[in-house]
Amino acid sequence: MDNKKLADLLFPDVKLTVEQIEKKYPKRKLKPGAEVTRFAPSPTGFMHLGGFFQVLIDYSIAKHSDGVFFLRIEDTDQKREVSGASAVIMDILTGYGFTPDEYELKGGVTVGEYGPYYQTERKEIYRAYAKKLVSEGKAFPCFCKKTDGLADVELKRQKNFAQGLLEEKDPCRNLSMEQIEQNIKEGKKFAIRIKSNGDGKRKIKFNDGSRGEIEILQNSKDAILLKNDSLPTYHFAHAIDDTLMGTTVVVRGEEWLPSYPLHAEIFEALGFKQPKYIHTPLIYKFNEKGNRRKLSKRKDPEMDMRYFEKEGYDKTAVVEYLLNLINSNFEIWRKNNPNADFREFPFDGFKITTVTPIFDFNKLNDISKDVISKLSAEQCYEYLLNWAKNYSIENVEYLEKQREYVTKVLNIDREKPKPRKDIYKWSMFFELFDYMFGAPKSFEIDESERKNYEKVLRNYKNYLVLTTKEDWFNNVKKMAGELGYATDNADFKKNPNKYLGNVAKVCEYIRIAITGRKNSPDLYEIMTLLGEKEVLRRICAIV
RNA sequence: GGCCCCGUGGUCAAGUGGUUAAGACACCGCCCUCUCACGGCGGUAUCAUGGGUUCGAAUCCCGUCGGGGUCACCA
Repeated sequence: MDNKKLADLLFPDVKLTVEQIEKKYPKRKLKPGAEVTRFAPSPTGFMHLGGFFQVLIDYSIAKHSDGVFFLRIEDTDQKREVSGASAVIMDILTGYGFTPDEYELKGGVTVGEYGPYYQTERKEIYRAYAKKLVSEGKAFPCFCKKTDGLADVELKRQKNFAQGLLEEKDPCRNLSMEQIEQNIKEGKKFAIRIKSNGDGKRKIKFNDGSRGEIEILQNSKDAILLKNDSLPTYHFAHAIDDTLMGTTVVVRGEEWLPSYPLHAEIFEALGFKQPKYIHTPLIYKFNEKGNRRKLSKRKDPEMDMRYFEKEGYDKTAVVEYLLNLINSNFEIWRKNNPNADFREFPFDGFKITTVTPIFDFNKLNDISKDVISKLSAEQCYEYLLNWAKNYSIENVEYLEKQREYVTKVLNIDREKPKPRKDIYKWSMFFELFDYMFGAPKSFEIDESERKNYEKVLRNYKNYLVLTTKEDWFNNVKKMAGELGYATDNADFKKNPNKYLGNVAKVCEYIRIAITGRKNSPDLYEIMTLLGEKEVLRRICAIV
């Protein structure tokens, strides 16, 4: 077989040589130890939580080594491409503060010298390398009928499993030059497969950045390199792009672990050196049976990063939660550095989890409460307004008009040493403080308490004083005593039957009347903000 | 089915041959408190399992079990 002739037959139009290509991608001039990382999503229309997880690691590695973090869009599966998808990804990256050093906006700017950053724009590069491999006898054309879609594949697999065999070497590798010429003449489309040297028995070793040494069976499949539309598969593109673009560390999901041997063989055929790898676990959830299951696009809205924004989660909280999931050292570090930016979290000794974590909203909420409690009322207002502009438009007008009042409401139990921590997403603000913006919800008071409740309210009209917190409370206390409630907690505990209840009970009644709830922040602050007139109005509406 | 990854409380986990097996979230209780919170203190609960090696195993070795991934002209 004349491989050179075969290569020209298959790729008559490819004139670009790999030498010419490689000249355009010189080695990056970076200081020793600098790492180059990349985020390489396919544009499917959303930003995957798992992908974002990897961005955190990519960004950290690059920043802490004075390296480069770039974005490459893997749009080689044209069936799945969703328009505008890469904009969604860029929005999330920049929105969360992980703007890549190099990227390309479709129809817009390109930042960086190692582009194009869209794989479809690199088609000629892949073809040139494919031609080279064919001319060296390391790859061959395959004219078989294309298996299309998961259903086809599933069928093929089941058949193979039933027979206890897996098709390893493709029959097309034995085609004669005459047969190939005939096929080409007939206009048959072809894919390019690697001519695997593997025997399916030998093992190879490699070092995973988070799992250590892994021993795995070498590749023995004649995998597709170039599809019959001349676009590369992930495997081929990974080898070429990450080499040309100078990637030094590849962070990817653990679903890629089994294809490592294939990648090793492709790199070898191409004469390339492989980068370092870090395989990250997928993020899971429990299914109905209590087993772990992968987060799915259809069932789990939280797998799309935009979900968190929509829900009103603070971005910092989301990042901190994920950091916490990646590496529990983060939690200790955060405890010791309560006010540091999460970007300062030292990457050295970063122990990336190898366990498939379960997404835990409890923990996210807790971290979020903490983050939000540290903000000033002014910051809260800005974040809230910003969020409302995108996801709660009906509240924007009010927020803007009543800026001062809203800020004061936000400041209740805030900006003090032990701030209140009960808001974990912006949407809760409107729910939790609804009584500050309109009439309180009606509250079903228990029939047995109704009489006492109303009596307290009727009397309180004469004891309402808002001059100072002390005066306010002394008056509540005074009234409580006169109505038969305990004003001394210790005494109340000793003789609970002597009293109708304690001051706490009286406060509860007033709180219910004012807010329509049994729990709310500091009553005095609420009443002061509402104003005497409004407070009286609310009480009078009941008795 | 083959190959691979993973297995410490409900969740995230510290731990690398000798620990009363940290910590955080959640849950429960108590305390603090003028109410609601915050906070403080305490509690329930974990080394998947069997066999080795060893004076001694969560830790090393082998098997088993369980969960997950992968075996596409998808990434």
